[in-house]
Amino acid sequence: MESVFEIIAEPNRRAILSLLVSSEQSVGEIERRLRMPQPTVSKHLRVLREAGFVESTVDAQRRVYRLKSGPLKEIDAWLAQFRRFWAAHVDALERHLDRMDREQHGSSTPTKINRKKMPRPKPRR
Amino acid sequence: MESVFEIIAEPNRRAILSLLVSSEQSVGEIERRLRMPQPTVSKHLRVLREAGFVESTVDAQRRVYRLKSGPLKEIDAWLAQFRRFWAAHVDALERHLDRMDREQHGSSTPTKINRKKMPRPKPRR
DNA sequence: CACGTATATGCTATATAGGGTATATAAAGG
DNA sequence: CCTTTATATACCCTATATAGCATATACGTG
Repeated sequence: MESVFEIIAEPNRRAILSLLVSSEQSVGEIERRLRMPQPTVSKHLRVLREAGFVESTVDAQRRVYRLKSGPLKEIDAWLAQFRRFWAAHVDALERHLDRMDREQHGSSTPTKINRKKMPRPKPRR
Repeated sequence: MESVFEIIAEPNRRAILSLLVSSEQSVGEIERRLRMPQPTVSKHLRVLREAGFVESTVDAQRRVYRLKSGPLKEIDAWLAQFRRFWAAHVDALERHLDRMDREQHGSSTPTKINRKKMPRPKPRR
């Protein structure tokens, strides 16, 4: 469970992150707002903390958690390569290819394409 | 395994996506470039296809896979809320709080903070 | 110091994703 | 047709993340 992507794969954790984006919250507040059992909250917070998504400060018996930007920026950085992609393909080509037979068989079913005879698959070394 | 986040949690799948960002590839090409067993490639491609990350067209015996932007944009959209966050906190406050005792105990260990006596925890409802 | 509140942690059970291997399907070509 | 190439799938196995519950720890207060 090392990568940032595995961390945010969990719905409850994403919920916690989204909650913290507005302002810092104590465990109890998270517990009540998200209606999840306290041990669950604590465990997910632990994962988030160790991954650097959040940090906490102690205030009497309460632990107040707040967001940290590092790991989220990391995800953002990974996405960058794809932004370049969908910027290029301003969807012009995509639409062209899909449109003609969308719903016909969708894209979960491989799309049969008509092609000029292939140059016979070369034996691979 | 419904959410887009769970899909990209898998390292091999992220590798495939990153490979496809340059150009479309057949299963065999992916197999060789990423050095992973063919059934593994096919299985991950299936997951990616059903989640809408990629689409495929048939070309003789080959299946050519290419990237689709939808789900990636969805992730990007989720990240938006946090971009607003880390834009606000231009890290000014953050650095201030961390700096003083970074490495001291890191942020995986809750940071003890000095506080003026709290107004006594109100009984909850 | 006994008690209530707040949070963390230990333990067990369970589901499920992913790897490996073998095999099915399908298309081309001789 | 029989073989080769290309990809998909079925099956089994294992590892591990998460939920649920109980309990420990810690702090503050009367």
